Amino acid sequence: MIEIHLLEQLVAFADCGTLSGAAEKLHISQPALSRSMQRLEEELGVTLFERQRSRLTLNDMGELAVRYARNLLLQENAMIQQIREADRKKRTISVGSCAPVLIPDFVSLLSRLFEGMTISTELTGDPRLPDYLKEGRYQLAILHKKPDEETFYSVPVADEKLFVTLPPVHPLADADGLYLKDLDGQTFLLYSQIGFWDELCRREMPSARFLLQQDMDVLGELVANSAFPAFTTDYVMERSGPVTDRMVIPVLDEEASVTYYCACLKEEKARFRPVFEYFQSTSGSRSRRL
Amino acid sequence: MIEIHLLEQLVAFADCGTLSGAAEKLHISQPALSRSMQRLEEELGVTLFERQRSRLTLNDMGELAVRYARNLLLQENAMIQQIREADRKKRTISVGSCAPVLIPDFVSLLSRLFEGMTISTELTGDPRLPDYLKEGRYQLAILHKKPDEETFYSVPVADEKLFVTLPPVHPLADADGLYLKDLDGQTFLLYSQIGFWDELCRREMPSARFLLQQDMDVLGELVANSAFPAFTTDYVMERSGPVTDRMVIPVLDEEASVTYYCACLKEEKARFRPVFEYFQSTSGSRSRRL
DNA sequence: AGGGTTTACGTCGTACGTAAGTATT
DNA sequence: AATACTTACGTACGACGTAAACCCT
Repeated sequence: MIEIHLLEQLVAFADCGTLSGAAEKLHISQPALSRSMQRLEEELGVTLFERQRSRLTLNDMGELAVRYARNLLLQENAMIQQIREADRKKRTISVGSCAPVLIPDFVSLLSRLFEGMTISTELTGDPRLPDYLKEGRYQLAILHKKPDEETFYSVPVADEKLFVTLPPVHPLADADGLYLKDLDGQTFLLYSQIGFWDELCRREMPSARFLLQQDMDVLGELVANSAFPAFTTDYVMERSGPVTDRMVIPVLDEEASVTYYCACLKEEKARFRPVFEYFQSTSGSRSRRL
Repeated sequence: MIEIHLLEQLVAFADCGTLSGAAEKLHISQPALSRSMQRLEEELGVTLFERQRSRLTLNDMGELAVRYARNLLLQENAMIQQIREADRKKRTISVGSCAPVLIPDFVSLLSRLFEGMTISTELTGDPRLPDYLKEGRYQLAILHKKPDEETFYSVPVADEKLFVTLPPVHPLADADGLYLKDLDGQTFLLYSQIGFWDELCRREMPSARFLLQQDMDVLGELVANSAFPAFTTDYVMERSGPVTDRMVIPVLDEEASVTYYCACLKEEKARFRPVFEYFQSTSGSRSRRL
């Protein structure tokens, strides 16, 4: 049996070409390295070096051994990295969400239910989210449509309804309800991280222009101090308070009212049972709010 | 960096299922193994075991680590074996010969010229001997035909001429010379290790029968005390003395007179120069005898 | 109670560094 | 003289074994 550190030292020598240099790189004394190489030869039962009294060089077997050693060290490192990575993955729950609003509460729920786990969330408007869930990139997903029941297990977790907010002076400010296409061509203030809503807006209002803002608070201020139309949802208003100085008009498009589902692979249903139980126990009572 | 012996211990535990069992197998104490496994976890930064106070079992990461460790141990062993094998090969000269008679003298010549080397010889009647030489199975070959000059370097080393020996009462005993086909259908005493001659005999005398004998001395006695035709060569007679009480008749087939060549791959010509020089210096003078 | 694991402690081996020796440039 | 490797020697860290405590079946 040959220990890894001997191979590491051999490779260091191969890289430096001299014992003293390699010893320095390895932070050991040069005689120690000299003895290590002797021991390596002894354990292999093979001479690896040409000894010219004052110069040590690898012979053919030495070169061969170095190639093998390099490979083995790479393998060893790969092993360590992959075990660590697998361990890290094992203790993090990765969540993909199509909508931003649910994320904070969902994370706090998961943290409570899976103590010690790292919760990693990703917001995406990508309609392939179910595919990613299937591929293992996420263990849980928040979707705005009920996914394929053959593959996934899912429960509804919340409803959300889209509203447009207009300054009172806006020509459409008196409407009881609006379709998105009625608003096409205008310029909107829009939160930049809106997940799947993005796709809906751009599809129904291809000529509209969007002023994107990353910071929710800043966006609120802009909305308060400008005449641009903007969006909000019942969910948002319930948590952040009503919008002031604006008319809040329901969006009538069918897709503007969504039910969010929490989904996982069927095989993982048992693992995430506490999550689903939580939503089943609260469903109806608070109209599916987290 | 994780040392090999830790991985070996991990695998031993995986095989035994219990620390005490594995410790016994490894010839170390059980507490030592316990500490080793703790250190392994520490160095990986990952827990590998479920600890139920009185029972230690691998968890998922442990199983994964075991798989990687098994692989790495196999690789390490392969490395050691292959380095040793390469070293052994490096210090042995492997010779393939189509004829038995030259082998002893050739071995003694090589031993003299390449001190410290192991000489390994193999007698074969296989006509693919040049291919084997090309593939590296042999470094030198004794052939009965000059091989392809594109690939091989070769020099003639000896001549050999086939004779048939017949008891004086044999109907053909008075011939000055015979073709093999004249002898077809008879039963011969034959040395079993005759390399390429075998092929010639069976081709030219498809109906002949051969009584094979492995031991040269025993064969000689049988020849002396029976009436079966047998073969000899000038080379053999020169070294073992003439055959008594028998008529020694030249075989006239063209293939019954051969010149042996010593060959190596062109690239190896320099390495074996002393061998070729020896034959070039003695050629002619002693009619190419070793 | 017995088998299995971990913790504690004392010992021995071994791998290291320092120092000296030898050879090469 | 300087550089590079080996040999010699003393030391110190670490891995081991023994002993004991702990825990579960």
